[in-house]
Amino acid sequence: MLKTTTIKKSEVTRARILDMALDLFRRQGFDETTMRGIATAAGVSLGSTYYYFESKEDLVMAFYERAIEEMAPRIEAALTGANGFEESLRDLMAVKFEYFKLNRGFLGALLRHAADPQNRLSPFSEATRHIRERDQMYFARVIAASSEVRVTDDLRPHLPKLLWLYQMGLILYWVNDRSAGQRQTRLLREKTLTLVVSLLKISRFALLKPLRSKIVDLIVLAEGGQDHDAIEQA
Amino acid sequence: MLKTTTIKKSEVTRARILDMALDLFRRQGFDETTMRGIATAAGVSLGSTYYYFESKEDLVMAFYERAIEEMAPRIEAALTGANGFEESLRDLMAVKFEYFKLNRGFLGALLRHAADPQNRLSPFSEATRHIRERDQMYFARVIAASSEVRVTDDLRPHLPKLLWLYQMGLILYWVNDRSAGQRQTRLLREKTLTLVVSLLKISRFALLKPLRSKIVDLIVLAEGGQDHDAIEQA
DNA sequence: AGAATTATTTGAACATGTTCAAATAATTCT
DNA sequence: AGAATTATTTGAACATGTTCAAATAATTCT
Repeated sequence: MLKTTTIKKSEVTRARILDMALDLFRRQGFDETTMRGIATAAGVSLGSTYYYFESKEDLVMAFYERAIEEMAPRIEAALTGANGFEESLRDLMAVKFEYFKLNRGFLGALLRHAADPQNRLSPFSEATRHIRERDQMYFARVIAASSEVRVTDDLRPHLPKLLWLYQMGLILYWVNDRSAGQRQTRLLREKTLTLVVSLLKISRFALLKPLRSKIVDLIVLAEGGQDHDAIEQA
Repeated sequence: MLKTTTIKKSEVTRARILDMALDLFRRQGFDETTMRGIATAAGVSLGSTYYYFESKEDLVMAFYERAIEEMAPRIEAALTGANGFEESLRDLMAVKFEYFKLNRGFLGALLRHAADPQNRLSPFSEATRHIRERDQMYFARVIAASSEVRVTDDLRPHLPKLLWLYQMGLILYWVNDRSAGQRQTRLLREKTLTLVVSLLKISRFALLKPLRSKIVDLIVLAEGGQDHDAIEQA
């Protein structure tokens, strides 16, 4: 019992630090929030903050982790509730936009590192691989469940990654979208979704076989580089 | 004469600081190079470094400026020497890869901010707008000079931006490409170039009109957001 | 229970980008 | 030329992320 109490206590402290950190990040932005400010808000010393979180970035990773946990049931509900490929895809992505709505500014502060796979916070980093792969599985499920949109065998294995990439593009556009209420992104989401579905539908046409093959080759080539890196690094 | 001497002296100092900075950036990386190290290498005080350059980032901006100046004549030569659309495009991009070859690691340190248009160093920032636009003009010239690849009126005005974006994608892939000698990027460059040219050629087909229209709409929408931002900011 | 070990907390110290007031050097004005 | 102004240089000081040794608290071992 003593043990559990202690573990609980430190977990409470950890959670308090994280909560305060996220609150400050949201309210005053990532850069404007100092580790000292977080420590003070959480009622601990600066050193304690570093005892629980390796770095400021680490607090963000914890936010990511929390986000995927909290979104999981909502995504399940969305996938269950939606009818057809397009709607499933739309609803799946809508969960993310909805969830991150309150953290949009803060999310933007993180995604500025998106183009740097070396940065832990990048959605393309090794550190976020498990999140990325978990997320791509949702897309795989949407594809697997669909009877209308059936793509050819050569393209199918790449589709989850491609759709995830498409989603990342939208999110990246969104966090940087300064139009009122992000209506620009709203429009883009709707229009690109239609286009993506159309493209997938026509991707089966025999006439497009040569083009499709070239594209698949490119995907393999581009991904190959990434995978190769990962293997080299490991 | 006194005036010119003085101006020269300060310009020499400025150049020395920049040279030392770039040298250190290349040799030990951007993050590993300190402003104090730069000052010492240049034989001035820390304060002087800040007298000439607003910030560490500013040194990078100066590198960009120098790069476009030095690449300009090489690009002219490439555009003059190349035959046809594909070759012009290939050679135009080759100048950049060739020029940045020695600075690849360092360039990577800058392009990690690529996804953040708020960051001055991002190729999408306000601060780099003039560089971006100047670069896009080269693409416009390639397009204008081509008689083989003629795209429809609706697409044409967007082509310089699109091709520039394509180039940025390749460069971004390149700086993060850890394959030996970046052969991965080498392959991607060749294969995507062929594909791009093919796509542009078939983009004229009447059958593809509806699809093309949708895509152009999307481009306008996505760009519209950017332009709107720029106007709001100004 | 008391010793040994492990977990947690603390604040000082460090590294580094940046700012700033003061000093010095150069230039311009009269 | 000498005063006034402007340009350049300097190093101390600051802010902030991070490290670290020492202190304290909790837990485990015997």
